Amino acid sequence: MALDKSFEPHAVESRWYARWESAGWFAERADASGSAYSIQLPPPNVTGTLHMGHAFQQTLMDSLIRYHRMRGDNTNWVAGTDHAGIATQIVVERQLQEQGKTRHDLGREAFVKRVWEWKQESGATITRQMRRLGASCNWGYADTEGQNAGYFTMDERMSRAVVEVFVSLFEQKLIYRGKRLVNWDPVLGTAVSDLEVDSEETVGTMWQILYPFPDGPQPSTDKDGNPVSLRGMTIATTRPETMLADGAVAVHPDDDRYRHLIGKRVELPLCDRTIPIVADTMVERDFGTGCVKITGAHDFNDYGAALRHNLPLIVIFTLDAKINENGPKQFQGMDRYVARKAVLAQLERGQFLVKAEAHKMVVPKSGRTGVVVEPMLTDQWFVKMDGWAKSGLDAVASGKVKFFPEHWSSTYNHWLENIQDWCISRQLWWGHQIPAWYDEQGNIYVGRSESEVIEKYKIKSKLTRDPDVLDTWFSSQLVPFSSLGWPDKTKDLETFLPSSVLVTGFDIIFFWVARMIMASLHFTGKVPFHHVYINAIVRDAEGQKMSKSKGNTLDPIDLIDGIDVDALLKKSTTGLLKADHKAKIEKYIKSHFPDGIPSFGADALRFTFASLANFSRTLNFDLGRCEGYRNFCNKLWNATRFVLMNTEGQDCGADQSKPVELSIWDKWIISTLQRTEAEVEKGFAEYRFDNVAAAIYRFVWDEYCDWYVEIAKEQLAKGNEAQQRGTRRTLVRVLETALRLAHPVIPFITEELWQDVAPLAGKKGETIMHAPYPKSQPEKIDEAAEKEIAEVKRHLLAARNLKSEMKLPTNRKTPIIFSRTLSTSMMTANTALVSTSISISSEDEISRLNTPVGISGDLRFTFKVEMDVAAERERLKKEIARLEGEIPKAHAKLGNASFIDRAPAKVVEQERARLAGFESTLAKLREQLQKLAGKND
RNA sequence: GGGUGGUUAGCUCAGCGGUAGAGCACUGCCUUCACACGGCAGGGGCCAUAGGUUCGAUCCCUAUACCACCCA
Repeated sequence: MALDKSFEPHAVESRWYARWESAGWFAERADASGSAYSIQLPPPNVTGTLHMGHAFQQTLMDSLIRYHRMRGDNTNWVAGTDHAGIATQIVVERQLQEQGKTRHDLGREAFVKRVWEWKQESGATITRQMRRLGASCNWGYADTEGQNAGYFTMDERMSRAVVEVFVSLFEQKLIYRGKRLVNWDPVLGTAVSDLEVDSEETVGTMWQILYPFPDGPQPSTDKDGNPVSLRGMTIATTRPETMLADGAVAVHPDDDRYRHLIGKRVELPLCDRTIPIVADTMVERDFGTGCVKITGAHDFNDYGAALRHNLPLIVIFTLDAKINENGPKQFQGMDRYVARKAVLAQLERGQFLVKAEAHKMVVPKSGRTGVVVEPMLTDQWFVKMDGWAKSGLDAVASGKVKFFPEHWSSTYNHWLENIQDWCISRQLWWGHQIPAWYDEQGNIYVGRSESEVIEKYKIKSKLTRDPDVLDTWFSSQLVPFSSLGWPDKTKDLETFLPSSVLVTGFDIIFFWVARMIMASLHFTGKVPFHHVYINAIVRDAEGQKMSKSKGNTLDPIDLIDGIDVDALLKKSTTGLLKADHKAKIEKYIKSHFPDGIPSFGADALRFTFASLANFSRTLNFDLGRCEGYRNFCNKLWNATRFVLMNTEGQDCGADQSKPVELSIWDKWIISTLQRTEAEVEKGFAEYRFDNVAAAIYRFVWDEYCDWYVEIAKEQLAKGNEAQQRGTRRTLVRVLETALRLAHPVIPFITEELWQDVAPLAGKKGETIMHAPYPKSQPEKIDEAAEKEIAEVKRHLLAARNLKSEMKLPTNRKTPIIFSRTLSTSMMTANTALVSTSISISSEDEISRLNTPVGISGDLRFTFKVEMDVAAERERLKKEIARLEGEIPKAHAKLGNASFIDRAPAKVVEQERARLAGFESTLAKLREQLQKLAGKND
């Protein structure tokens, strides 16, 4: 088959993916031969579309899976999607909003039904996009929904595990229900966990408010100990509206200004009551006035203090953050920020407001809605974390779970060492409803179903199910074992748990990684995975975070398919939350992508990701790199084209009885291939995908294409039959191996090319996917050949360099004269790359010629052309100057007695050889310059 | 405030005790029969700063500065 002149990815990609998938080649092996190698895909949200972070981590996972599959392992890349409670509920609520409805108009049952419909329709988008990337997920595995998208965290099978876990944790008293202060999102109307709250630094106001003494001014001292008279206690707060719920004011027990006042009461302005002054060491004496209010029900720090001092917890907010009936009548029904203004105005009027100053502070915002989170005293379900945390810490400390890069384990440890109980209930409709029921007296019953509860507890009265659902992460944490069939004791649990490696972002180490480790240990006694590879965060080329409002996001599909600038503009500016971003985005796109994005193809995108996957925390995605690797794919394509042109239908040495002669160059490329294979293996073992990519790139381009293919042309043209056979065999076999070597990273192009190349190399097989992965064979490493070729390359580089310096066309071959006879390998290379004809002459004769002389080691050479004397003088002077700089450095080093004594003999010897080389070359160069001295230009 | 990572060529990053590297960008020459998504050659760096260890430091140690992120 004749290949196109350049690589056009599209046809190749769609054809091969469909073939791989329909052939069932992604599946695990039923016969379970080979050791198990499995990866759990971090299940993307059903609401999601593929972004650069996904594409990056999925490229790495797919490379690992393909690598291990080719090595003969029983691979299972378990995939699925996550029901993503809040995110999904928001998506469907927005759709309702467009129709002017809310979820309450539908009612819970109809709403949930609607979400399911949406999921069936749109939920597989991301899995379709993953296919474009070439991800060889085991789609049919655990595919209960029949969409070839793996499991769904709310499908029947996964839900069963969730209920089982909840019930058993409850029975083990590791889940409890209680009234606690939690982070409350007043817009969503639900509790959220600590992890879902982001702290944002803003400049707010610190107000000082006077709480007067009921019995008149009291004596005190100021900071410097001077006597003063106090009208009351002046507290400092950033949230004046919460004073309506104050239970006390607090001072530090050792604060001389206030110590004598502890135990007295003060009047709470605007409210018809007094509150006590208490002593608590949590108060910072130097901060503000050294006196704070205690609002137990609306502040996390105060909550602890209120419990310590037995203060009443007064709730003054409704669940949508309005003042409730516990607040003074005049403020009731006001939103918290409206109330703040009203309270301040009232305080001002009553002359209670002492001071207001700008104050840098941190505001907690809901990660989902961005609204300021309100600490709210509500009934919630919690998981006890202390015991789990210990087991999680042990798993990493003992090395059962290893982080790559290793330093992430400190982040993990730090969180687990300071963990709080996990609030798992959410006041939403979309999610796993908590399997708990209440009787009419409010007693709680937990069970697998209502009927189980009725039977077990012999309930007579009417039961009501807890309306809350579970935090999405509660089900996600079970994925490593629930996806394998738990709670049944399945064979897959034995085979694929623990999985081999988890590839994920650092942002979910707490949300997910840690919890999976703890939950797996608890329920299966096994860690969920052996390795955790924390991938870098993908940024734009300038290191900026990718965000839709900046317009610097890239869609992986656009990189694969290409997109023109108009379509890109349109796409980036539709559906914006803020219209004023539009101009900024347009500007960014017009300056960064004036011509849109060219189509690079999936392989080039994947190779780019791999080559950028070092151990640093961020990955700056550079289109230039992507273009470079597209070029690499084209190079590989054309090298194959060349090989096919020269081998198809010809004797490639398949017939063992015919003689085959391998040259030093043949042996060298085979040897170099072994080294590359070893490098690639090391790279995969260390998760250094950048090294894997670099090794492949260098081998294919720098060694095979730049040297071997050029030499092969010469060998094919001039060699005898056995030599030609040897060359063809080497060309084909090395290429075939290189294709297999590169397949895990660039699957499409390698499959396409392998189909043509493999038969010539005597390989059979339907797909490269199942061809064995190349393994370095040390016996094929030929150090003598490597050494010889390294020297030949040095000589040739010198010759080419001289040619270029002489301004001879570097591409045109020029007759050359060498000072001594040459090795065959040198002759071949020189004819292939530099010269039309080669003659051998003595050094003296060369020197007598009126031409620039090149020196490489002990070899001198010159081109048979007219010389430009002035240019040659310049060239020699420049080279002499370089050596004159190097020589004193080497002398100094060798003149240092300690260096000679202490440095390893090898290093000293090397340094001596270097110096000797410099000196002899310098002498020759000077001699040349000398000869030119008398000559006119 | 606590922690983690970073600072190497114009850009993005490797390297890591013993002659500073890659890709992209740049300069010159070249449409040659695999590839102009190409070939050949070249220019470009006091490896953040200051100390220390060492025969020798970009690399190890200690400070400092700056950048980024995480936690409170």
